[in-house]
Amino acid sequence: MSAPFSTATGTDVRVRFCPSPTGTPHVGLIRTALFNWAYARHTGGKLIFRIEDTDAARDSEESLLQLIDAMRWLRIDWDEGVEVGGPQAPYRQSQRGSIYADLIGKLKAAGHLYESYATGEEIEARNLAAGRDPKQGYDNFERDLTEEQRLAYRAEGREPALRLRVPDTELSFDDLVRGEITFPAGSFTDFVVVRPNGAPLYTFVNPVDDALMGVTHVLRGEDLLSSTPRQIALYYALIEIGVTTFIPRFGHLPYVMGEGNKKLSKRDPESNLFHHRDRGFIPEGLVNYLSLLGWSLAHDRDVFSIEEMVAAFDVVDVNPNPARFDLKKAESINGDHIRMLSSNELAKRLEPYMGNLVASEIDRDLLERAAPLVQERMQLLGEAPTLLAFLFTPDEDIEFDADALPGADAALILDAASTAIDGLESWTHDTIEEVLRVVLIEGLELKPRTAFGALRTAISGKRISPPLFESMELLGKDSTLVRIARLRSRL
RNA sequence: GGCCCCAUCGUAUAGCGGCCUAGUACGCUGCCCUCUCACGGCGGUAACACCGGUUCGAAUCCGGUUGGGGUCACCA
Repeated sequence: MSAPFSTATGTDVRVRFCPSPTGTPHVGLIRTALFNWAYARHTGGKLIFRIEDTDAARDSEESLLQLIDAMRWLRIDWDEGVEVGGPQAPYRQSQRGSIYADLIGKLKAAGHLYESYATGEEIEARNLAAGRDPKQGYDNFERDLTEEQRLAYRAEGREPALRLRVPDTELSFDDLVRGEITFPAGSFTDFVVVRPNGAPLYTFVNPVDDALMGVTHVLRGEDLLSSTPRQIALYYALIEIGVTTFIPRFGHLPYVMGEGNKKLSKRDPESNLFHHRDRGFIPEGLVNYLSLLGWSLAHDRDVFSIEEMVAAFDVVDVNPNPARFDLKKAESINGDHIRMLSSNELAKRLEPYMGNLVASEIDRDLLERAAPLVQERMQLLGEAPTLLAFLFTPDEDIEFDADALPGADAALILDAASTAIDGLESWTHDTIEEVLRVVLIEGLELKPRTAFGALRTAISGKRISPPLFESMELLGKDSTLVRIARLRSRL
């Protein structure tokens, strides 16, 4: 059977992202959104954002909001769909009932759909009785039920589900990422598309909406690969009743794996997109990393902008094998992107992560001046509070970490430094460094590491801190002296 | 079990018959820079699952084996 697959290219491309709002956004799901978006933007086509909320028991409004939040955060925009509308509105399947009812009627009248009364147990029993594997599934035995048989079932109080009559031939399609795939005749059977209560299932509404919305390229997770022949079968039926004229091209994206050899599970915190945002991933970094899961820009570059990705992206370049989510690499790339931010921009992004450390206009100003000090010391914005807290803490509240406490000989260092600093006219990191080097390194012949280590503890309370002299400059002379005196009194 | 997909350093990938004694990045690691930590620079570590075949020549093409994954729902 030859299939009229879409030949759309360039601005005729129409892709879609159609999640079910169940639970918090998963990185694999978002990677799918990203690839669809990148393909649309690369080709100049359109991205449709549709919500598949046909499972009232599992769907939630909160999840929908989170999905939208995730898209906006990552700057994945869409041309038609929820919130923005479009010619095929509404874009939530829970609001498209009458559209489906109409099509169900037409498909049934044309003989593509038929009534099925069998329960799961009965189907399994049939397989067993016929000596087949009980897991083999439905064997299409109700295709030609007589009127009497139907009446008999109804007399038992049973209501029928509706199944699609699939072709008895093999079905092939040319997958955009995997190439030619053929399913032999008999490897897919008539499947339920409408529940006995009349509610259509995903297996029905997904291809139907794709057809109605003119989707030309279906880029989705590998888990849907096996259901593709059934969807193509539905397309044949839709084409025959005049709903559409073509079948979309399919591209099945590889899984995003977690540790070991299993899919990144929803239970795993690393699967949660917002977990990464909370820890301080920036959109540029996360998008960059996510795009590397199954795709690459060039053989020698893996840090790039979203614009560069869009310019280069094509689904046919996507790698078919599963990719492991490597947090270390993700963080490294995020760090690179943090370094590419302007310091003002960094300060702005840092603020939400500073908690109540930054509360006033003065604090904000200080944060802006401190941002360059930590820019190359972070992979995640969430690391900032630990690094910078001492700048926003009153002198008397600085606590000295045990592992940062200098030896008793530090008294000499602190006293000398205090005197030297006290006499300083000009307060910049250069003048501070100059005088301290003269007094401590040349004068007392101390090792820089020793001399400055004690001062580091005095002003930050820690063994590790942003650059010392810059920190002192930000703190101011008074505060610096107070902190040195405080540590001195502890020795 | 039937059907389908997948197979290059620990990880992500480059490679689409000769440029491969297999490149890059993360990780790990040595050195340098250095007031700590970073950043940066220079090195090191480590892979074509296996067996056949095609070919003058295979990581690349074909077949098989093995291993992994998915799917066979009135979930999506």
